[in-house]
Amino acid sequence: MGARNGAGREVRSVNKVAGDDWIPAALQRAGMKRALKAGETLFRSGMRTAGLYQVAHGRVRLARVDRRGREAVLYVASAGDIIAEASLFSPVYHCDAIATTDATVRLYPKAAILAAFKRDPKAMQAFTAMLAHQVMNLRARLEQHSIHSARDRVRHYLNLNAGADGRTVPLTGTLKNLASELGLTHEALYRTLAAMAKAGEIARGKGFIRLSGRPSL
Amino acid sequence: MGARNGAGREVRSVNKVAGDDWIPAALQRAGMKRALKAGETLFRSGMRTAGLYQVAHGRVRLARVDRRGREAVLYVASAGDIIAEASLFSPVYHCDAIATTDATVRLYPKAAILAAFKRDPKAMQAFTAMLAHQVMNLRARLEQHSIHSARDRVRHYLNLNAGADGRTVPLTGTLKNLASELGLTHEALYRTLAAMAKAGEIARGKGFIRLSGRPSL
DNA sequence: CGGCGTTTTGAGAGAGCTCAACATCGGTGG
DNA sequence: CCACCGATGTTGAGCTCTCTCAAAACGCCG
Repeated sequence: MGARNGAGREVRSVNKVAGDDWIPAALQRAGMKRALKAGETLFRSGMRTAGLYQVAHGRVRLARVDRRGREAVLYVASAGDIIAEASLFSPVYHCDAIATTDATVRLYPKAAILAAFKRDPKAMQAFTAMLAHQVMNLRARLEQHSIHSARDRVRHYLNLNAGADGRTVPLTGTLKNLASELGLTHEALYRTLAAMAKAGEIARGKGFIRLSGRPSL
Repeated sequence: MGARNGAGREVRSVNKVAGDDWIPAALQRAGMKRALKAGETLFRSGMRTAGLYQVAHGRVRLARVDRRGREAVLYVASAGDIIAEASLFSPVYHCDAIATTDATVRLYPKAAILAAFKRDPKAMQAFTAMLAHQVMNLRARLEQHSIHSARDRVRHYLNLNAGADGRTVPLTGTLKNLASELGLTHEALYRTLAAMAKAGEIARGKGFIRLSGRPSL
């Protein structure tokens, strides 16, 4: 989990959908950076919504705390992730956001965003489209997690993420990263990949995996 | 997986976010029903997008087919679910939609929706807000699936879905349904609930579960 | 009452998790 | 240049936990 990367370099989650394309240029400049120490609170449930955040580096977890004081994690956001999208349409936050590691986030103020959307409907459309893609992507990942066999789960991932040639899958992060995205331990993933490679089902390369089944059969 | 429902009666997924509130009244009327036989195709990857669909009853699966002809399921939609939201912003579909059971869907034509959004920005905002909530909800479920212990996963679910009193969790569907949403077999869920009840952690009632831990501790 | 699906309990086996040790790679500093 | 260090990558062995298969009780509806 707490996977800081080797040299502090941050790698985007493998399946990240949110490009920054949806952010109107005017907003880019309105984004205000804020640094968080590990354990520091970004916002709490019930606080007035300031806007939505984008994690620049580090990890921020969204959680809800029940009355027994136990914390239920809703989501762990890492570099590139947008959190509190729904805050645009709500007066208060509905969960807590706490930095899990030292982190920096960029705040896009609600008022600025909504104003930009009003000025430029295209911007809102881009935002909506981005959300729609995220929904798709998240659904796919959820479906993935319902597959119990590690091998089938990896197959599912590879098939969905094959590049244009239908055979080559780029690996954008570390395998450990991929493992946690797939909901597997890294050991299980290593073993599965090794087995698939030995069986000739895949070929592994630096930064990619190639499906070796005949593509047109 | 293929959890068909008992008597053909359809139960909405427990965690369904999509109310119909986002649908402008004018659109409600524009919705065109279509009946599908089990196995029938609603749309295929590459087809021009007609609009988005809402499943009225039955099940429709979204899948992508790789070049080896194998199908990778992206999502299984059931009553109430909206599919192909992203089609609003794309000229062609990017996956196949096939009825898994006999089903009926309602088509909301793209042009009508976009027109409604242009006429009434509030409508688009409602749609966007709905998507944002779905993203939140899906992320939470994804997090849930990353918990390996059945008991902890159930706890997570109960904590997140506790009602206003923080203790009572309504059960909207069957337990079997809940099991598949949690990514557990129904047997595992039954056993886990039984164990938790025996341990005094929860009390079970008809249509609800009550967390029996002292709420303020 | 009889059929059907859900709910429940049992027993067994397999798969992934856990713990552990080691290899590898890239960056750092003496 | 090489030793060191931290993190990733890899492999091994045992164990727990869930899944699978099976069977039975319960509840609902015609």
